[in-house]
Amino acid sequence: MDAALTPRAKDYSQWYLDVISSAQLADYSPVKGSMVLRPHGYAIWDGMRTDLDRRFKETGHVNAYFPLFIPVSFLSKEAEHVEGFAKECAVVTHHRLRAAVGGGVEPDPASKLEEPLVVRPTSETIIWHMYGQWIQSWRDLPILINQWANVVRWEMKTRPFLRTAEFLWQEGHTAHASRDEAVEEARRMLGVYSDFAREFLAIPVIPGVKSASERFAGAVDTYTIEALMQNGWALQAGTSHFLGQNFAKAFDVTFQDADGSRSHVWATSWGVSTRLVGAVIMVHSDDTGLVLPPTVAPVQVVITPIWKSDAEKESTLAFARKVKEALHPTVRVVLDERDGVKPGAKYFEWERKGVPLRLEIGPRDVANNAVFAASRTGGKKFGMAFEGLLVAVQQKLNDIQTELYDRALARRTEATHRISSYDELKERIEAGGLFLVPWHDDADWEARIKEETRATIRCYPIEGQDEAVGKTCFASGRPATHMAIFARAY
RNA sequence: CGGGGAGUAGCUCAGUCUGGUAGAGCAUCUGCUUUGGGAGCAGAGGGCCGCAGGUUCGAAUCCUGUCUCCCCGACCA
Repeated sequence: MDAALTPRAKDYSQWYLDVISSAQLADYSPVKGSMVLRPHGYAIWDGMRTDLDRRFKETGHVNAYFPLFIPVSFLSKEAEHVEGFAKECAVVTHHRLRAAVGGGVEPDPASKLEEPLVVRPTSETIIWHMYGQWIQSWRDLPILINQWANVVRWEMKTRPFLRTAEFLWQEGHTAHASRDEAVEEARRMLGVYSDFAREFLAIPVIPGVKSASERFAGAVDTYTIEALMQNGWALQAGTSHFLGQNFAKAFDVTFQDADGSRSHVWATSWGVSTRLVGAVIMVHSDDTGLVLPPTVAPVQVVITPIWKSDAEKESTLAFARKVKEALHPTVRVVLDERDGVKPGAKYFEWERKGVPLRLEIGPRDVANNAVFAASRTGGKKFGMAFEGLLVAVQQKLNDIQTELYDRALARRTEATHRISSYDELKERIEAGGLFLVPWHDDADWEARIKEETRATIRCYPIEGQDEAVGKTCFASGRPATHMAIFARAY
């Protein structure tokens, strides 16, 4: 992949696809909507998973694994849930192939399943079936389980990382003795996601509550973190649901309390997916290619040696290896020793792959006992002494991390508009951005606005709801019940 | 699932209208020369023209079906 990328300003969607292919993050598979995660793309997800898993453990959760196949009858037990997922379920109907008449193979009619199996679009049903067997007493609660898994939702329109038929995610499923405890859990995990987005992904997010029409099928309340992409569209980066007693009732999961009374169990579920990789791409990258925050980057520092003669090659490589040793393993560092690839070509290649910091080492640097550095975030190249290099590199990586977050936050601040009339939304929505408005909660108005502007309520932000008091709805003119953020979204 | 565009070498595409031996550039491999921002020369390898039918003496080219990708909508994380 040598050609320059499509610039963001020319075609944002194409730019996004160009970044992915030129950084070798993912590739298309023969099956529509299915995506191959290539090593560099998978490594990014792997890093996220490691960090998230630590945060889940720190908040008292344990991992488990529930099966891929779910009896189709389970999906129908919770009415809203089946309504939400029925249209996008892959269904397994046979368990065997046979040779077909015209060659090839076909499902063997004799192997038709009594009851078809659904490939999980999410695991609430199978998990609550099992919880029903595990929970009898208040002493069995809470259950705080997370699982790392793949799920399948048969999407019509797909986009790498952002929406694919199969994707990787984690889903936490917790069971509690009281409503308050479950709500607190759902809110706590929303906080974990917010912290993770800010600290690890360098993405500022807005924690909020979904409106009824954007809520997860089967939830009482859906919490979300919303992020802003560079084209002015919003992206739901994670969700946490307070499920009330809906699944406990559907699967008849009750417990006996300390006072001898019997009641249904309270539930939450929460998840983030490989969609986060798409969020990182869209928030940080530029027209040169992928840009990764150092925390996320599988390779944080690349060393590119430069030489002319064989003698120079020897001394340069020797010093470059010494530099690598000084950084490894504290810093994830790669030394690009390839011969026959000119330094400039290496620069472009590693820039496309999003490596935050590059150290160039040529004869001059060997003589100076120093390296010449370039940050992926731009700016002039600068020298770094070999003495104290590890600390200086770590500091520089921290600076890059901060710089990326600050840039993203500045872009969001710039693109957040407080407006007070519907006309203004209609005028300005095409340019993108987040529109913060006083709002009277009303599904019909919401549908109308979506129809007319393609903007949806991303959330009712948790912070600043009191601003709505005394204001009138920007659309209907009735007394405002919420502050709402409208935006176009992926 | 509707409207539009596209599938020919690893990649970007020409060739299709008007049927007649499969092409270019880049990439790859080998060798030599190179190396502080995308190297040069010489040679070599590589394609069931997305897939399946049909028309024809003959199909990348015409017809039918189908799959996949991209864009714009409807639906969803």
